[in-house]
Amino acid sequence: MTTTVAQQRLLDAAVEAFAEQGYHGTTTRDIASRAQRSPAAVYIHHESKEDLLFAVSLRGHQEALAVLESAFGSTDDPTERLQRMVYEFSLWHLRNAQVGRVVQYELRALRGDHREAVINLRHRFEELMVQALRSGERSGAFAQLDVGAAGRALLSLGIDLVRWFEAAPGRDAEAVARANVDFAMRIVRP
Amino acid sequence: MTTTVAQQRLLDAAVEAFAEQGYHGTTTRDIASRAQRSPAAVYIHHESKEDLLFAVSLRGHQEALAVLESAFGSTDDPTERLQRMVYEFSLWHLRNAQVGRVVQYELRALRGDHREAVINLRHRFEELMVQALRSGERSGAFAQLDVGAAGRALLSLGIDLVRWFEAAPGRDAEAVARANVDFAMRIVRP
DNA sequence: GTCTATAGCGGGATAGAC
DNA sequence: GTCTATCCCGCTATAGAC
Repeated sequence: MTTTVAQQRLLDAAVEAFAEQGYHGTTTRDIASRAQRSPAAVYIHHESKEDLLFAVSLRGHQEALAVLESAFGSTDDPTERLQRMVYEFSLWHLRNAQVGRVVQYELRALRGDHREAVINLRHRFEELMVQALRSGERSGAFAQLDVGAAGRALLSLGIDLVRWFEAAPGRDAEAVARANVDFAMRIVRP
Repeated sequence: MTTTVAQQRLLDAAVEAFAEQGYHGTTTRDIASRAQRSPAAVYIHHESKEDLLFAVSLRGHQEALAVLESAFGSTDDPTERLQRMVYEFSLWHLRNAQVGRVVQYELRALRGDHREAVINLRHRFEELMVQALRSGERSGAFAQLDVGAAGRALLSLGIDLVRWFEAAPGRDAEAVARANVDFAMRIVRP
């Protein structure tokens, strides 16, 4: 199950096009042309345009989730853990703003099973944040919080980066991620 | 310049359709049908589909901006002021999640002058937040912050509500807005 | 100001050669 | 696996009657 060059080019082209123009604003001809392939080439590896979006969206969700899971599991110290989670989650959205925009903005375009599969993955992001916040509460490192609301707020700080970061040239991604860590710590401190 | 019933119905229908399906995913036939009009009726009050999006987007931006300006001007006390700004800005996005989603997600679909006009309005949101944060810094009510980054973070807390709130039935809008005020105060406190 | 009817074209997807 | 050529549907927008 290796990914061929042609497959990868099509996926990359789709990410670029969907991020710039949205799913419905993108033609399969445009994707093919960005990948330097014929219009028919899109259908060699994907059943339909929607199927291609699913491939992009699923990979994006899995990648972002892997980053968050890895940060979650990297230490037992609640403060260190939450800092790493916010930092890595934010940085992923900064460094992968195009995929991130497709992941966040094009959910509606997914049909039936595809949408369900992705929504199921999305629950996991909140769960991880809530767990991280609870462990800090218990240890006394964090204040008593509405962990659901606080978890969503911390995710929002990361997710909403895809809205503006790409259009703000010259801004340093690491610095933005560190700022989010700072804000997160301020939110949870007792 | 009164808005006729037919005009309002078309605008409402457009908001609903664009929010659910996105601009490019919506047909003018769908908008007409939701407004219980013929497909041609869309073109009586608007030159094109894009022109209709512009009408929706411009009104939405103006409304949200009016809410933020009003909160900004409602008091001189920095803490009270920032609380009102975050509360009202969050509440507007919660109570107008459909318009809010069009405003936030469909910017790309606006062409030329239309996009520029809206982007100009958007700068004002950040400016207001930065001003509010600066005055709190000066008075000693707030910590020394990167006011640009903090302003964007506070806006993110409000804006990202349109992504998930509508799909979370039974959740109380005022409570969510109050939670955002709480997080904002935690971020800025010395 | 609203309708019915339709022009005209762009886009998703496929056929069939190589 | 990739191409060229094309089907055919559905969409934006308009014409013209009322």
